[in-house]
Amino acid sequence: MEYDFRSIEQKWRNNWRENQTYKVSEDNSKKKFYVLDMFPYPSGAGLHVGHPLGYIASDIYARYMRHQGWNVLHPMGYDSFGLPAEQYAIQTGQHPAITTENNIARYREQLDKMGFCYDWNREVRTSDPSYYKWTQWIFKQIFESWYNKDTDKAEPISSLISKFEENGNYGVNAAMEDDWYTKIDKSKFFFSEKWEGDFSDTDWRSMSNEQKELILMNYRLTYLADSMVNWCPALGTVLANDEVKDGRSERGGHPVEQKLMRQWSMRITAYAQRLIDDLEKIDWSESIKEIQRNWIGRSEGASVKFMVEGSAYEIEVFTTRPDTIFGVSFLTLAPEHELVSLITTTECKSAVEAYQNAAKLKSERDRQSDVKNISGEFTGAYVIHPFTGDKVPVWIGDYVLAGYGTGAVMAVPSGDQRDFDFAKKFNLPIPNILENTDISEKAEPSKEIKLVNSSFLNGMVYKDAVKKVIEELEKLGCGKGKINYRLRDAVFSRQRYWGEPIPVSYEGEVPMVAADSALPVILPEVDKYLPTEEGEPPLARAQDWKYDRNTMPGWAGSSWYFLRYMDPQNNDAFVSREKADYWGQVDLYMGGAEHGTGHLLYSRFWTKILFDLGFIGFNEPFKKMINQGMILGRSSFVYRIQGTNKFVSFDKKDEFDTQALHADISLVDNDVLDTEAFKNWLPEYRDTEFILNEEGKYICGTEVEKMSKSKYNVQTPDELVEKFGADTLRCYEMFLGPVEQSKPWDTKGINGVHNFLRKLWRLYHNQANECSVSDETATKAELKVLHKTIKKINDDLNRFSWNTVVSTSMIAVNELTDLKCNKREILEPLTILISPYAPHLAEELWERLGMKGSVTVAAWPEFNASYLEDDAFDYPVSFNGKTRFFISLPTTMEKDEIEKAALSHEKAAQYLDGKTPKKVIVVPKKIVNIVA
RNA sequence: GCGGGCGUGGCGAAAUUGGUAGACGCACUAGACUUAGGAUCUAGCGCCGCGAGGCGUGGGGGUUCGACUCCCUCCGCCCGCACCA
Repeated sequence: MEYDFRSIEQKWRNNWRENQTYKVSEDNSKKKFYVLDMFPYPSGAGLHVGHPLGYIASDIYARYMRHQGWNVLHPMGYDSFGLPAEQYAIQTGQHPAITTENNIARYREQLDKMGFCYDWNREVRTSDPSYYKWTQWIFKQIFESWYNKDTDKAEPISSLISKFEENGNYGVNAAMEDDWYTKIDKSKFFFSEKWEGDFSDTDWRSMSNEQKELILMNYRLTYLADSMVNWCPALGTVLANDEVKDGRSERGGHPVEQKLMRQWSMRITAYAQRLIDDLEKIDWSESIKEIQRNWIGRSEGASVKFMVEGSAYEIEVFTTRPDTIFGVSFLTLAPEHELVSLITTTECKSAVEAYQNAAKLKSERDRQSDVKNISGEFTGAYVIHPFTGDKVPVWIGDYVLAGYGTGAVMAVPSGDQRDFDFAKKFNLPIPNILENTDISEKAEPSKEIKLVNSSFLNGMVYKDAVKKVIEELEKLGCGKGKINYRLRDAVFSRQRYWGEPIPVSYEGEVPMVAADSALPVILPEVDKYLPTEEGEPPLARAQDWKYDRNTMPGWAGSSWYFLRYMDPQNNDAFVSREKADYWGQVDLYMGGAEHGTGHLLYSRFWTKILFDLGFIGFNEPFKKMINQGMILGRSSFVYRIQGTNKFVSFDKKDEFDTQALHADISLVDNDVLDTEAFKNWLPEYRDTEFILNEEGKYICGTEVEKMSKSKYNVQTPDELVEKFGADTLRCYEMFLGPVEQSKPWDTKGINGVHNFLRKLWRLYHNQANECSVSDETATKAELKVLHKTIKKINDDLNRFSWNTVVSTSMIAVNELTDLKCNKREILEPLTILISPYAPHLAEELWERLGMKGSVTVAAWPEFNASYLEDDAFDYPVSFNGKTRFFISLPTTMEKDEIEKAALSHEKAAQYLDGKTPKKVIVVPKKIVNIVA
């Protein structure tokens, strides 16, 4: 009888469930630690071996911290609203709630098999009404807030209304929609008795309710507005910027087009600066911080207004190089820019409209791939240069993006390559404003060159010129310093069924948010999950539906779920302030880096709002994050000889003209194909013939690819758990390499890890499989193994290096086997040390040793350095009485051996003084330190 | 183009503060054992060389007594962003 993982794991799973071993509660006498995994979307395919990688690592860490005496919150749940369940519903008519329920059951089964120590009492599901009630409630709070730029935080809308009642909006410094499509310059729109300018409107108090609401809509942190959105016709919904990759939808890869639609948006732009600044406060990888910084895209510069000649219109541009303003030779507007139709002269009208239409027809993707093709059209209009008074022609061109800055640029061909190319193509002037610089071939963007032909900026370089020119622009009132962000407000409406209803009804144009008592607004039943014939979203099919017909995006529920785990059953609040204060930030967040611009940004955003409004006491959700790498599949290939049903082994395939086809990896063992199983796999292969190699085997070719059903390379954890046990799988996944790294899945090494666990088992059991632990006192050598292991495992876990933790355990077990050590004194602590990777096994052994109580509350063994005292690894080597270098040697070496080793460094020492040292003195480091 | 990361045996990798490079595991080789197991045990396993010895962490250079580690440069790979004004 050997290590019987099946019965051990079964037994402990039941034990944990019956005893609620992993249930946690708030306990003020203990320090808290919050370990969280990104919760999964329960897809129909179930878990593959890539999913658990991060779960295993965080589970190990959670156990470790629990052993160390921390009160550890380690929950799991499901991000259960989403597209696949809805698409499945459209195809089959099955309600997405049922699909989701089934998938969750499957996930749960798989997760349980792997022995995770989650507190399932705290499970959350975003699609559960008791959960999305609070998603809707948070939406309400955001709706009832505005962003005060003076206090630099969100405040309840009531504080804004008091300001309005007092002074109107004069002097109100709020974050507002910065969207040129609407073309309302809100900085000039005032309703106040104190305002004496031209645009004064009526007094706040005398306005109708509807008027008030429409004004407030411009201030709310979530607002309804006509915005240019990514419309995906194939999916029938709008998408947020982060859901679009290369002009196609991230899910499904369907084309996406730009469309003006009335939509809910979240004013994330108000938080742009804080989202950048607070990255400094969190322990995330540099790469993911950088992804967020790029996405927010802060750039410093100036906005400059150009008056259109002979009209009252003015064109505002954003530039990062206001210092080059004397090099402007034309302006370019995005073809969609609203002013285009208003300023274009009659002679140019038809050409400009043709260009606009052509641009409209181009998809975002075509436009991007057409980058090298310079195109544009003259509008016939001119603007006046604010300093020189020169006439500057206004062009349109699709190299100017509608969605960035103001959708208009001042073109400086001498300094910007795109402007240069445009000028060359259309024969526009290229004035040189750079001292001693040849710009006949290309633009020169350097900031170090002195300016010439630039009036009051002559002789200055960028750094000084920018300050000066902004000063002058402000004096003239036609420009100012400005920080521009690439980040856009986040579109919040989705024309879909399987999501949270937006708890808003309408009275005319005015949105009325539902009362708290009306929450949750339950997702209604519909006859079909498709849009109506009129193109209305699926919710329009619901009977007597009086709310908004859109639903919330997938990221709504996932932006705050980590808070709900703290207080999952609370019916009076999304989380009580007390519990939120106790558990606080997530101390360790484990998940994929692919959410860099989505979930991770939106959760930070919502956390900051909830912090500003005083619901929670921290403004960053995830203190430390580790991004596990993707586990790639290792596909197997068979080689069919063209036009036949003969398949040739990989090592002989070059003798034939072959076609590579995927073979299911379950038919392949160590790259050898089970030919009989292959014949029975798919009907088309029934009559296959094989050309085998010399050894009579059919060898498959391999390739590393993303795991996918169509490539037949998906490895489910279930099969491996069945074959080797959960502990082996867990250890093996950790042993594959650094958790952050992407790596191909390869089961070749799994035996080694399995054997390690068997070896551990044998330390406790004799050949008859009887527990055979002795109470003899451990020897010094044995204690040394133990304490070296404790130290190393502590160190490795504290630097989140799970793979070396497993290695260290293997070394320890090897050494104890060599010492034939089965002393209780050693094995008990060793068991706890190894338990993070082999929980079931450790606990089984623990019980067989007759220990009382639960392992999860047992203390992690203390490291005792005294056992390593004479095991000083670093010996300084002295020549001529001077310490020259250190060598690391094991203490088991005799003194003359050490000297011999040191002497081998003589050559190195020769470089020091040019001569061979006479004497080598070797002393332990510690003594040297004391002398010094 | 910009930004981030990486490059070590046949393979996955380790080396934590600049100090014995390749721990641990896989694969492989030879042997032992056996109630034949996906078992265990012993020995070997970076490259060249019979050997002494020499070489070796992508290439080249530098700092240092000493470099996988720090600096410069080139090459290669991965990831993110990209007509962002």
